[in-house]
Amino acid sequence: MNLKELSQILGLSQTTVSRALNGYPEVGEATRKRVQEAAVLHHYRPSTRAKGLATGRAMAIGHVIPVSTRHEIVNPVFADFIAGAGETYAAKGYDMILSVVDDDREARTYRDIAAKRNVDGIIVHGPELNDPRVALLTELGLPFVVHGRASGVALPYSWLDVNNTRAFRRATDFLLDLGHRRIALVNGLEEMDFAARRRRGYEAALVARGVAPDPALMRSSEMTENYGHVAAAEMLRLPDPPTAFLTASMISALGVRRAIEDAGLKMGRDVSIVTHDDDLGYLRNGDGADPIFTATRSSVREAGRLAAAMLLELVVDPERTPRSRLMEATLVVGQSTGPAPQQAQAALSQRR
Amino acid sequence: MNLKELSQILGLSQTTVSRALNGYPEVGEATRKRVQEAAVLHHYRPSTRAKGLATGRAMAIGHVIPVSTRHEIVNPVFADFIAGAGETYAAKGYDMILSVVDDDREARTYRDIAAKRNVDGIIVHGPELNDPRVALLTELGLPFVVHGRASGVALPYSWLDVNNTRAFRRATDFLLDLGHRRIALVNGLEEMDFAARRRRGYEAALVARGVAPDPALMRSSEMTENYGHVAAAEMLRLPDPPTAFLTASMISALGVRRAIEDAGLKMGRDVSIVTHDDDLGYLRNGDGADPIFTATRSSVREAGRLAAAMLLELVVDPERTPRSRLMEATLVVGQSTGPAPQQAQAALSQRR
DNA sequence: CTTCATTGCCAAAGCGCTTTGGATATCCGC
DNA sequence: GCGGATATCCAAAGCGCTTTGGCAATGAAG
Repeated sequence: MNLKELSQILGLSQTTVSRALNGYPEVGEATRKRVQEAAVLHHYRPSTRAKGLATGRAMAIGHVIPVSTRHEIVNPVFADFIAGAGETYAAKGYDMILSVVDDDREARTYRDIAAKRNVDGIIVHGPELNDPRVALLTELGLPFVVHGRASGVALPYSWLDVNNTRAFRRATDFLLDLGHRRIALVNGLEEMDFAARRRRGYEAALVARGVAPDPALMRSSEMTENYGHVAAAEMLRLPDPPTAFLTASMISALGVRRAIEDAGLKMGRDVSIVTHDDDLGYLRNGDGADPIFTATRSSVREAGRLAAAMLLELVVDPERTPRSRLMEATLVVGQSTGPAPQQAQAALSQRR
Repeated sequence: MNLKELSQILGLSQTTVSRALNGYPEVGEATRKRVQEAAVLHHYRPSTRAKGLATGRAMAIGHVIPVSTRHEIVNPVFADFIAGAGETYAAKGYDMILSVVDDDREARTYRDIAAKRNVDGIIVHGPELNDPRVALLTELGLPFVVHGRASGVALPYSWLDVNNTRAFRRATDFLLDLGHRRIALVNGLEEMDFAARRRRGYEAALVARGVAPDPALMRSSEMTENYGHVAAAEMLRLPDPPTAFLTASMISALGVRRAIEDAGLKMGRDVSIVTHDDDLGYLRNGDGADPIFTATRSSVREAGRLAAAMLLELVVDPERTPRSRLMEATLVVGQSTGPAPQQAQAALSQRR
């Protein structure tokens, strides 16, 4: 069923039918109603391709997911982010086009996407420090929003990010307040902008309290369960082991917890953990009041919704100046943190 | 840069340029080369929309991800499956269009997709028992491949699935061989076809050995960490607790392990776990030789690659009869299983 | 009873590509 | 030197939609 057929059935011109369906004022209300009913009856939906050709709008947004052996495995946060973005797109009638791309061919992919003109805008995932994609996309003139930021990039661009620095600074402060001084950072890959920022927040908090950051207590890698386990196990074997861990994701936190228990210690009593929690659907940090992990929490699904909405605004009005949005993470206290053991003992001995 | 401009630059007709680029024989080799070079030089890529309109092919595949409050949260396996499928699409020049859809509007969504004609085929995710989508898509005449199967559907259709029944039967047999008799099943949602099959495999193995399945040892829910924890914790408090757990995913296995340790027991010695392992990128079951969990393993990423390839064959040749592919899971032995405690004791006493 | 907006509708052009159905030029054997 | 392949290239139609520019008919105003 296409426009031509539908208009023949109705005994109207294609013009009128098209206008009736698209809400233009120059068709009579009676006719409009008749047209709309016929459209529903015959399951008429305009062809995206033809509509796109005629209007110059693709009504689709592209997401380019970098994937390589080097890093950025298929990150579980993508699933939630995309689910959030998908909600926004669905509400506004946009499609979402996903490209999983080997990241050494990423530049070419963006060029191709721009030339093929099958998306109206792009969400950039996983920005790195000095990420070249910002300049590339600006040059290509394709509207885009970065999920995260690209430190070191001078050009103005639109982004939506969590305040990672502040979140990790607060988390570190929280541990310091509990008396911890040996605080380990089990970070994500520090080429990634978000991980670099988290480290900065962590270090700033330590320095502000006069605690020297110890390179032996900092790791950076892909955020897997196994990585958390290995990293924590190694650090716990140090002569002066950490009494607290700051981890970059729930998954690596699970690994850290396992290492703590393997060492015969108890999480929350002997060793504390604060993790970042993206509030993923399938990996909830406990249900409700008493979370398993003390965490800096920020919903990545909500981030997806908002980033998509920002991008659609940009698509509708390309003259608009770049927009940005900084989401704050909330620090929720769970069962994984407690006073530093030394301090607990000191408190005990004071009472005696 | 479009065809018209490019052909003007070259002093050729659009026809010739189009044919040269698409490999038709009726253009001279010299001209073809000249055209190809100019295309590269000017970054020419044909507009997907226009090409699609002219050819009637969208060069895109749709993935409809059901998402609702009821069930099927944004499942982490989607990310890996889609990454695999994306590889195939990229290699063949197809785009991937994702629709996240509230599942009470799913039928409507499929109808819309068919009417909008912006995909050449669809991958169906998360089939349930008697899934109505098979009939709907068959009626719509849209090529599709189901990831999984839909028990109870009589129509022929194309699918790719893991042999879940066999995998869980083997896993159960393995535990029975180790002397376990109280074997719990921490299953996924049993409306889902894969979960129903797993249960059947589990029950069949028990019955074949004369062990009566005990409803108190079977749970079914969304496969989260928390669910695994709660379910296992409850069962371990039973008067006659299980000595082994069969879980449906790595994530719920992590929860089960936590419950075991919370109870002061040791995994692999006091209580065994066998889990299904989708071989997800960010949740590896140990690196290399000695996996954490004994598991039935099958790569969902590979499934994505294969399902996509099957669908593309179907798209190219719609007359082709439905194809299917059953992948076998391998049973890998890790640190999470050991002989049933009673039997271990019996063995010890025999030695004395 | 004209005149002139206004309302309601339509024919046709155009979006960027593929493809049909020639047209022209070249080359072959006889 | 001629008919007929053969090799190259082209003009124009068509894919399904939107949108420009008109055209009748209607009703209000003069």
